[in-house]
Amino acid sequence: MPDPHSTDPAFSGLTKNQSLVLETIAKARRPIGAYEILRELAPRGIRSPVQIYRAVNSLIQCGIVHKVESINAFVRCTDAHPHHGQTTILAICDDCGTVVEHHDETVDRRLVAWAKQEALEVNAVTIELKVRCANCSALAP
Amino acid sequence: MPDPHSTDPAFSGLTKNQSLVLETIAKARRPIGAYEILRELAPRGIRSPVQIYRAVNSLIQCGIVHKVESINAFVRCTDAHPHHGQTTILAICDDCGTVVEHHDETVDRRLVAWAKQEALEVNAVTIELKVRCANCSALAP
DNA sequence: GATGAATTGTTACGTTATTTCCTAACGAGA
DNA sequence: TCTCGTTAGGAAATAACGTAACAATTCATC
Ligand SMILES: [Zn+2]
Ligand SMILES: [Zn+2]
Ligand SMILES: [Zn+2]
Ligand SMILES: [Zn+2]
Repeated sequence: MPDPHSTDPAFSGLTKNQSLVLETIAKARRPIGAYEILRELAPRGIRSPVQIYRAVNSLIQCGIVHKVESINAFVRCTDAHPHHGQTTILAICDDCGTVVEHHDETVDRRLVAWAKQEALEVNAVTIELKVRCANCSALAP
Repeated sequence: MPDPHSTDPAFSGLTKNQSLVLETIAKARRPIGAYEILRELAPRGIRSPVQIYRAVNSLIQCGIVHKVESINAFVRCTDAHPHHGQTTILAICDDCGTVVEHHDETVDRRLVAWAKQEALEVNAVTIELKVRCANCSALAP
């Protein structure tokens, strides 16, 4: 597994399919679904969903890509530096799809504290905001 | 649209399909998928996915039901009282599916504050924890 | 070259969600 | 009464999401 934040933007450790998928996700500049990635990469020889999901899951594990659960799509991580176990907060514009990434230690602490109090062992945390971005608000008020 | 917390547990304002779907979700006592609801209700005359999704969406709007985005399933709201614009925090056990519901004003405030700072108009907030519940941890340590 | 691990490819399937088009029922108001 | 808008419901098709199972390939290493 390659280090996502080592050799930006090459990620030379990635396999062929992982590179193709990452490239497609990055180029989209908004969340993109698995089958849209598939369509995009069909001309380059990718034929089946499994290939997409395998690559995407690797990229997510690396932290290079995030899954947007509320819309079942994937987005390139826009963070300059790696997340050290912090929860990624994603705000997705309902209108244009723009994603803004954020972290908040206080939020993390409070969620972890509550989980501990309830004796819950946390495996993953998802925080997502469906929003209208400033741009879209300005365009159509 | 009926008031979800008025006449527990009848929700007499619900339509027939909404009642059927709510009943099925409630009976499941863990998140249940749309098609499982459909299978459950087929004998009672429900034939198509749309009918489930329409009902479920109404119930979500009422606040009677929550969608668990991270597993694409629906769960009965277990809160005694209505949420007043508070974000529902859901913890879902990966092993047994048990859901615990929670609210945290501090978390809400911080998210809203950040959104405001970024000029984002918030439409919805999703906070979900994938966990191992105390029960499951005890059973298989 | 032989061995084994990782990656890739293919088929097939199951699940989740939306779209489209249509009908029925009901109340408001001309 | 007769349109008109609104809401709910129904059916069919299709798109989109996701995984299981197994075969083929590549590649490092012995
Ligand atoms: Zn990130
Ligand atoms: Zn926008
Ligand atoms: Zn609730
Ligand atoms: Zn459990």
